[in-house]
Amino acid sequence: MNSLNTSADRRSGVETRAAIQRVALELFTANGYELTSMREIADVLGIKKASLYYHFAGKEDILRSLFEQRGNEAQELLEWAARQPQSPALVEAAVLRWVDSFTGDKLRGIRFISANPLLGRSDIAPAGSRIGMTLIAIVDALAPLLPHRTAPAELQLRMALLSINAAIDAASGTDFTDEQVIAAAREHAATVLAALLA
Amino acid sequence: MNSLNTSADRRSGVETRAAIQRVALELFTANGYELTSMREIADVLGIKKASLYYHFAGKEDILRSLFEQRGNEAQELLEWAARQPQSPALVEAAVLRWVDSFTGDKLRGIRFISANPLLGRSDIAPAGSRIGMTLIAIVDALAPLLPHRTAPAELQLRMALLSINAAIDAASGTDFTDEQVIAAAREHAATVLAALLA
DNA sequence: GTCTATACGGTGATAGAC
DNA sequence: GTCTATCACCGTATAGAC
Repeated sequence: MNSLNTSADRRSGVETRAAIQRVALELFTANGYELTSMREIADVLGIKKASLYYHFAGKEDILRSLFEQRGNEAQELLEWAARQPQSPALVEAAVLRWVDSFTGDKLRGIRFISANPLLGRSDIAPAGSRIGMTLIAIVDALAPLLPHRTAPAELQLRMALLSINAAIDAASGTDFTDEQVIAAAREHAATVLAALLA
Repeated sequence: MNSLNTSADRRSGVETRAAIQRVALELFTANGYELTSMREIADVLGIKKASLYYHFAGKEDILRSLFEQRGNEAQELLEWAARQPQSPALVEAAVLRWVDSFTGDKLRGIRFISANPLLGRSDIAPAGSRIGMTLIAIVDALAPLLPHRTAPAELQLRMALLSINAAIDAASGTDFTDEQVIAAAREHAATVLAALLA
């Protein structure tokens, strides 16, 4: 694909580990975790696959490291929300804060999850970063603040929280820039929430 | 999982083929296409994996048959839209029609695609059912009718069209019923479009 | 139509030289 | 740290009896 590897790049210890993670994330996102072989990752890096096992215990270990390296934005959001006055307006603020927390380079993480949705439910992912679990915790915290707490409303709240994911899915295969995707996600979340809080 | 297989079910020729498709769709959706082996499919059906090759040329052939068996709702929508008066109101009508076209048992297809997003882009899928392609065609037909045809608006239109997909993703891992998911998708699409057409 | 038996390839992973 | 060589395993797929 693009320049994951520069011409003659000798890497030092920790750099190699990071390089492996970069390449793996890229390939896992483009072709899927299962279809990406250790050999492919090594090839892109210009090394032999056995060398990967010096840096990681195995393929699953690389995957795990990718999950662990992404900050736990869910926990941060929950702690922040707990400190705010508990009003319906907090719902909108929290959701927008959540959307914004996946801005910029964090987008790569969402793209990865979007391409490998079943991995999020697997037991490989650390408890904290299981998609389902984090969403449930956030919804549990915010749903009580909704004017009418109904099942449909709760589902819509979940959809609002997943605005970035939805925007990325909608933009997949197109030429939209990251900035446009983020802008669309923000606006999308805002309109959905406006209707929800009305 | 649930009763894909009934106690002593002797199946006749064509029924077996359909049964294989049913089981494959179920397993592909639950565990992913790559992780589902021919042996698993056979096991659920209570037959040996070699027998599968009497009905299908191979695993990819099963997959292809699943893509082919879903009707081409995109083509139908495009033809319908072409016959309607070309006004901004058509955008909303078309999107809602699109969402409704995946109601009921068609939901299984969306769940399958949601669980295996990369398959939609693969060259295994028939040209007609490649997610990206069909969405592009529909957006191309509807975007000119938008009051302000901007890049963000086009992205939001794509998101509105993907309301069912988003609703399913949002409901994954929860106890929401199909009816609730569909209702949420409908309402979601309506609010997004209202904002878009304002 | 379904079975048993088997071929064949690619995968993740390890051992050990350098 | 990276290499070569090798392993066991499991996947898809085929051959041929019944």
